[in-house]
Amino acid sequence: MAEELPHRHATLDEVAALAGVSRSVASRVINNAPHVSRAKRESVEKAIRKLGYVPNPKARALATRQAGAAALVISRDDPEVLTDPFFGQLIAGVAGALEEADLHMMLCVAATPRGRERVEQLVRSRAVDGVMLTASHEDDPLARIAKESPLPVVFGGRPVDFEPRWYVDIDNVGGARDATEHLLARGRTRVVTICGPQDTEVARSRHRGYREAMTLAGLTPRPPEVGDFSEAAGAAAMTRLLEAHPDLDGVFAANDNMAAGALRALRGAGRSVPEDVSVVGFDDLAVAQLTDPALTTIHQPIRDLGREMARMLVGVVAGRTAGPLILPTHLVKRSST
Amino acid sequence: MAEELPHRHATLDEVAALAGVSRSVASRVINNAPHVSRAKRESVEKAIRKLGYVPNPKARALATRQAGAAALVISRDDPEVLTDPFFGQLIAGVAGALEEADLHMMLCVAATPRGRERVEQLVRSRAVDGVMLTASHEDDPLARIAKESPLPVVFGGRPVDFEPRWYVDIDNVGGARDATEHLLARGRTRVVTICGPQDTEVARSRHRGYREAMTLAGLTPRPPEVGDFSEAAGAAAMTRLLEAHPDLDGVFAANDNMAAGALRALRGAGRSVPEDVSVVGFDDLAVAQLTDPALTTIHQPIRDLGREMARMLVGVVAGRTAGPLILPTHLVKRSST
DNA sequence: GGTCACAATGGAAGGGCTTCCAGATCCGTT
DNA sequence: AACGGATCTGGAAGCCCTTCCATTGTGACC
Repeated sequence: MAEELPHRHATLDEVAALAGVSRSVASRVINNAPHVSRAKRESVEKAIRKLGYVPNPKARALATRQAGAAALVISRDDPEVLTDPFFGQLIAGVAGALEEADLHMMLCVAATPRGRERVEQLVRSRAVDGVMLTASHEDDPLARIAKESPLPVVFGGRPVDFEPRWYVDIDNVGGARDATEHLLARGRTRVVTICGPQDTEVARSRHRGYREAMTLAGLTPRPPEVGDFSEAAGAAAMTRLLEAHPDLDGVFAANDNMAAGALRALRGAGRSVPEDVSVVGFDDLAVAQLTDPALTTIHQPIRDLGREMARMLVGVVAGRTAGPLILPTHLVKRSST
Repeated sequence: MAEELPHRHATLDEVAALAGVSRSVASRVINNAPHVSRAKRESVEKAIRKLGYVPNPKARALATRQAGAAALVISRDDPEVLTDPFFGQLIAGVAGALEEADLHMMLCVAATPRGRERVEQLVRSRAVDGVMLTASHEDDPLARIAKESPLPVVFGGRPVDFEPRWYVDIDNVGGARDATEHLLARGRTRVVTICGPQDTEVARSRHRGYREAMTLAGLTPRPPEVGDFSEAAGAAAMTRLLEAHPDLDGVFAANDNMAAGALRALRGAGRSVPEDVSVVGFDDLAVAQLTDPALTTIHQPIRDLGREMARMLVGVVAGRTAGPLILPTHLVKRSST
């Protein structure tokens, strides 16, 4: 019974006709709905096979008002973001969870004005059942649209300027606290930090974690130096810190790139790591394994982040309630501490 | 005239009613079609604004038989593939080109049987206007389905077992030839190669490029050693090559990972690079800049690959004809030659 | 044997849009 | 003033499915 793929699609009507039933019955068979006798069910199934019938998802979407798809929106001006392996892992997580729910994934890169407009259109036209919004920055117009839309929107990472109804985030505060406490546990007491840009929630949270750990240990947090998350900025910040605190013996950098820069600057200043100074990063990017010495850092479960975002969205779409979800991080001990 | 986003969507009928025209006219205005008087056009536009009307893409798709979307299918058993920065760049290229054509991107990861089934469903149900198929391996069932489908399918990379109607590929032969000729140009004459698995077109082509360059220079290509594209395999292959050809002075490895392994094996054998032996890789992955010495390699324009795949698909969907496209590579000179 | 509850069935009404087509309008020509 | 032609216009027929509802059929139970 090897069927050709017919160029013209069979319709449900044709299936029903061939099976000698009404379209309603055929539809019920397709959707595995009750109220179909065993005999008719089989006869419809046979007709489906014979005609190579595949339901038309557009017609179905129109009738059910469900798109059968969710959008993953990457909202960032820089089209290069995707090069970051972060997104590969995030996408992998999202893909897996959407597959479980049998939803398709629409991937939207909102890097240009045109791209952002398209996303807005997508949301307003309800071409998808829900949206996962990530990499959103402060004053992101998409965040506003998403916030106002009746469509379920799950945020990846808590936005800096409001608390969305649904979001999944990494435990930045806890991770930073762990990192700092790790430094303290190794006997470091003059611990400083290199922060990220203060208009990002990530940077703020990680800074908060540092302060909490210091205060908890009865130490006074030292004023941070700020960088833009780049290696160069990390090196520059480290240099400034060495001037301000020549006695420092521990550094918590808000991400691995800056930590790598800090290592470079420390070496340049003649301090040896981890003998004189211990350094901890955050993110556990590939670079963390390639620095010399290899970087102790906070690993974040990016793939889980994607998975949980998708699961949360699926839940909300299905009418289940859900609250924010914060995923735990863990420290990866390498040679820089 | 700040409109609320109404929870219930306005329909074209309502727009038409408000504007005092028929639905046909309203539709023509939406689609920028001719045969609408200036007055009615404006009145419809006003109604659209007033109602905050956004066309329902599902209804439109049903009526036009166009999905307004293309699928990028990543067909690989390993769900980890996405972690490879390769895909980030590919996706970025595809996203940009689809945006130009105002098509949405459906991203399908066909890593599990379930995933593959979903892709098949997608293709057969014509839920998208076309497909870009990448990372497809030999005997990939999806490749077969794609081949038989009436839907336009653009392959990323030429499959090993047949020549698809539409595909975009990197010039693997030319790149490998350039790599080998670069070695020869630097005075190396006893040049060997480390191949990839011979069931991939990439590996075959790169091996062919090596042989062509050797033959063209009047030299006899030496029998290759084969690895699975991993660093460890590269090191092992290099060790075997050193035994078989103790006099070798140049190595072309079919990818950077294996080249990195080769460098390690060479150092282990006491040969210095590039003094005793020159090494060239292929891919220009991040690792190429991190090896010691930094690796001379063939850069491939992955983002362009994505862009051109999408453009080709858009063209085919629009009814334009197109043939295969081979993108040029270029050699990046570093310290290993 | 008569009721009742419930399963099975098919007709019909949508869901919201595009597009064909026939008829109405308008213009410039002769 | 009549006419050919192009330009508008709206009615209606799709596109293909889901789902409500009224109708019919079935078995259980008293």
